[in-house]
Amino acid sequence: MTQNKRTHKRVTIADVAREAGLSPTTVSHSLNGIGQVDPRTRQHVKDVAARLKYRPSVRAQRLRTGRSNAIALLSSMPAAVSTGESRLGFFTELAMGMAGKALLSGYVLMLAPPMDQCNPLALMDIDGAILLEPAPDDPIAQELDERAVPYVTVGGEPGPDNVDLQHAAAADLLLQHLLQSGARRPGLILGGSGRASQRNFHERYLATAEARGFPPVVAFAAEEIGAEAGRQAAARLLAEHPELDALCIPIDTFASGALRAIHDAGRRVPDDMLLATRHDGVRARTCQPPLTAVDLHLDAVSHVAVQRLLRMLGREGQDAPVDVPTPALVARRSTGA
Amino acid sequence: MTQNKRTHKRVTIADVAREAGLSPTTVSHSLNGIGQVDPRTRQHVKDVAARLKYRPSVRAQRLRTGRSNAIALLSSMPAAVSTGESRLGFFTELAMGMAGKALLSGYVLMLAPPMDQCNPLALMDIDGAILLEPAPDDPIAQELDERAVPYVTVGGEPGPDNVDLQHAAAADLLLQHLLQSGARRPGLILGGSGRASQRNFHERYLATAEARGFPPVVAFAAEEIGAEAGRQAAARLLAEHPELDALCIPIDTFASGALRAIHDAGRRVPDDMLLATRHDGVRARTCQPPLTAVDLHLDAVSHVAVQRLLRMLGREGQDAPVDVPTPALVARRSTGA
DNA sequence: CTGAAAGCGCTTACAG
DNA sequence: CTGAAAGCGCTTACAG
Repeated sequence: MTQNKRTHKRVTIADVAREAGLSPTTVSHSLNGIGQVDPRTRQHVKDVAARLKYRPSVRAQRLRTGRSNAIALLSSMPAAVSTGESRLGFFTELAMGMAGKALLSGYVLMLAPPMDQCNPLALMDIDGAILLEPAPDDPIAQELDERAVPYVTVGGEPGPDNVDLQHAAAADLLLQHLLQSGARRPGLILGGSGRASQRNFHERYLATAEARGFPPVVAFAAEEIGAEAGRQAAARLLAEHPELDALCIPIDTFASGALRAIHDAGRRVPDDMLLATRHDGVRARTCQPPLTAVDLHLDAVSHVAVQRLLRMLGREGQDAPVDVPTPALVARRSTGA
Repeated sequence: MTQNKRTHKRVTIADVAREAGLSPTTVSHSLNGIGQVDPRTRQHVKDVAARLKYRPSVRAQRLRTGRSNAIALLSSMPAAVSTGESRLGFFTELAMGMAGKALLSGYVLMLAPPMDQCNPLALMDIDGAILLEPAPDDPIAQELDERAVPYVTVGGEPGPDNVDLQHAAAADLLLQHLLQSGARRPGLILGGSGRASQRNFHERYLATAEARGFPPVVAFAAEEIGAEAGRQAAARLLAEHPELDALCIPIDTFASGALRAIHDAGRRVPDDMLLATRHDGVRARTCQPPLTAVDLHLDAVSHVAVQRLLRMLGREGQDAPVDVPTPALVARRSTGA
């Protein structure tokens, strides 16, 4: 009776119906716990289905119901930047968090690493999407609109369908902390991608410089290169501006490279130079000395993003709406803590 | 003429056929570049489809063709271990690599973070799967078998459908390197999950101890806890075995914790104690001093895993089969490099 | 409480 | 070169 795998024909709802002496309708109702079915009939159907090892076809369910119970995580960053060392931790931490949250609501997560060549959207059967740090006039956002795929953004332009990453608040937190820790001439090193995060840090930095009366010193580094780009940018800054006594470097990979440049220049953290980064991830914790950073509550961010998207899809969450807490400073040795 | 989004009815192949004055068959053939269609007809169909913004329904295609062009990355680790700090980098590095490779062949990747509660397989419409480090008699492997889902394993039991992670070779590489770097009494700290990786390191360590005539000293730490577990295990080992002059710690998170324990014990790396870990990831590179590690060629591993799975699915790769290179030692300051 | 029938939107033999 | 029809495997009004 054992079917050869090559000959293996799928067990369908019709097979179960035939075997149970009932109609597909009743089988469907029984298995899905809907409609009015005699309890004994229902149990009988379940027994037969189990005996035949019946597994409903997700494909057919999706076509018929019009829902796929799948969502995608998309990023519009150029592939080199997004999968580059400097952002991998950020992206994947959100991805894992979202995959977990989604699953708890019966949704699976598709991963669409940014590929410059092919278009993942044409291959994906999804009900909605989460778009990470979209640019203004983002091409992926446009295509989602064209396809009428509902989506929320994370770290995008403010709005009801955006989950704020609170970059400005994080920037203020770090800059104030540096100044309170004794910095008089803090410098800034940014990535070149021009996303909201970088823009916000830039703005807040300039505003703080003006308010506190120190001359702004800003350098840019290429995000796709990683630590070495950060090292070079920091080396340049140290050479040209020996008066700097602190560096705010939102991208942790750059901060780790800068640490080396500072060391190479014969200066020490935190004695001669304070250093702070944004994302409190593996890097910030592992660096020597460990880096002062900001807890952005990425787990809460993924939770909120998924929850808001599901709400948009009509899956009114029975669970209470979650809020993303205000970013919290994590003071470490790199700023004298 | 603009459709309200709430009223928005999907444009189907029938709509295109009607508008073009042709049959669905011809539209399908034209758009998919198959069959015998008059070139002008074909172009006309394409024009009409573009004008109507027709997007084929992936759902319907999947049901009809029996293929979903989707694969899943599964892990059977308990959730706490697999998403725990100590393995996150490993899992996500493979995931991103696979997602990219798959996309190049027209496949999308579903992420199934290990959830103890729900069963992602029932929700996923996939043609095949990649199972990460399965245990013997792995429940997920069993369910894949039951559902007749083709799959390859990564770092599982040796066999044609397994992509070897070459743990034994990596272990030998590290142990030989430690001994050559002057270690006389190397100790070992392992995770408690009992996976092939840990078993292999244990075996090779014991064999090396016997061959070289040093007494084996092994400690275990809980993988779901992370760096702190590594620190405690190392602290214990240092206290009980002050004669140890090197530590081999395959899990990088533990190694980073051990670094702190060594420091707290008033000893220095590499002067008083050599230290080496396995995965050459962010941690190994960021630690101070940077850790000697092994390049496992995870990018090649993901490539091979995807390629082998697609071959299994009958997608004979036109691209040449890739091989996973032998693990390569990356000597760093933690062993005196 | 149960069932016959339609239909989700495609692709694929098959006929012309 | 083109088209009518079947069918992938479900769910859902609707009728009884």
